[in-house]
Amino acid sequence: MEFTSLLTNNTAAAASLDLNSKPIKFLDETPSSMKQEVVESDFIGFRRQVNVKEEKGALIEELNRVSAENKKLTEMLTLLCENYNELRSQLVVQTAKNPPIPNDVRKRKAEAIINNNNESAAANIGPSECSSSDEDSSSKKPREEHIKAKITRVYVRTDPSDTSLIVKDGYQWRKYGQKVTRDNPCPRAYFKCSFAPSCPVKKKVQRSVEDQSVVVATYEGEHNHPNSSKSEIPATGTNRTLAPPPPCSTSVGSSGVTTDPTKPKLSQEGKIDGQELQHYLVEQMANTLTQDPNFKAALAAAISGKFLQQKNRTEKW
DNA sequence: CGTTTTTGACCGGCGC
DNA sequence: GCGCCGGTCAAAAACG
Repeated sequence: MEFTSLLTNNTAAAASLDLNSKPIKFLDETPSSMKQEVVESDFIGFRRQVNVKEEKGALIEELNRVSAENKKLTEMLTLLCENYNELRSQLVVQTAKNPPIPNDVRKRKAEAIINNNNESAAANIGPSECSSSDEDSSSKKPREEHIKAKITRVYVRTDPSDTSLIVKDGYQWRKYGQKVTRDNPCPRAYFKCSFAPSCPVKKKVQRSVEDQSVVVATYEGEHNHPNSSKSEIPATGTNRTLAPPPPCSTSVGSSGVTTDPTKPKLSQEGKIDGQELQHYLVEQMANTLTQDPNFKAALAAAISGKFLQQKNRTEKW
């Protein structure tokens, strides 16, 4: 995530809140014209002049206050962005170091060993890769199949109201089971690749415990056939935006574009993800700010200050 | 009518 | 050995 672009946006937004620059300038310009007007007035007008001066002083004071507040808010926003960026980078580092937490506690021990062995491999996937890939040493079936099934996890953000555990990735899948696991109230769906009967790839899809809007798809094995269809490209209607990286994820989620679980994500996806992530973060930032009563109050004060200036201006003309 | 989905039953691994 | 739990099977239902 490029912090600079985000910061640029935010500072631009903060700058747009700087409602005082113009009014100050405006006020600085007004005294000469006002003085002329006052000089031409009679004795009764002199009292009005005193009142206007007092009002002007109060407004300038208010403007200074709002300006200082605005500056403070800008600094806070910058600090917030910096903190966010720092935390995010730390998260990426941590998730790269620590393997994902498997669902099954018992398998955790076994997988921990595997993941430790594949730590470097998983770290090499790249920042835009939303999956953690490792090789299952087939501890469950030590018999004939010593196929080192590649396990890939893909995180997809979907509409929380969308209860169907469908992750469109360009392949045809046949659902062969569904189970409610102990550590997650959301059911886990089991899929097999139905494009080729001999294709050993299986897929497990389950909603994330932490974020119900995030669907976790776990792929096992490698397709022994090309991508089945292009019609499987996800519908644009579903909200397949970027998932904020779940704790167990090494990176952000899939954009929902055709996803080959056996291959690393295309680099162009990373570009798309970056933009979407930026959008997402900006939205999050905006939500956070709009939900902050202090920010609202400051914004209201700034806007009212602006209106006061405007009103003052129109009255003088 | 063929394909896909649903869902309860069953199996096997693992911990106690 | 028993019970728990994840994964799979397969018959029935749903769908196009």
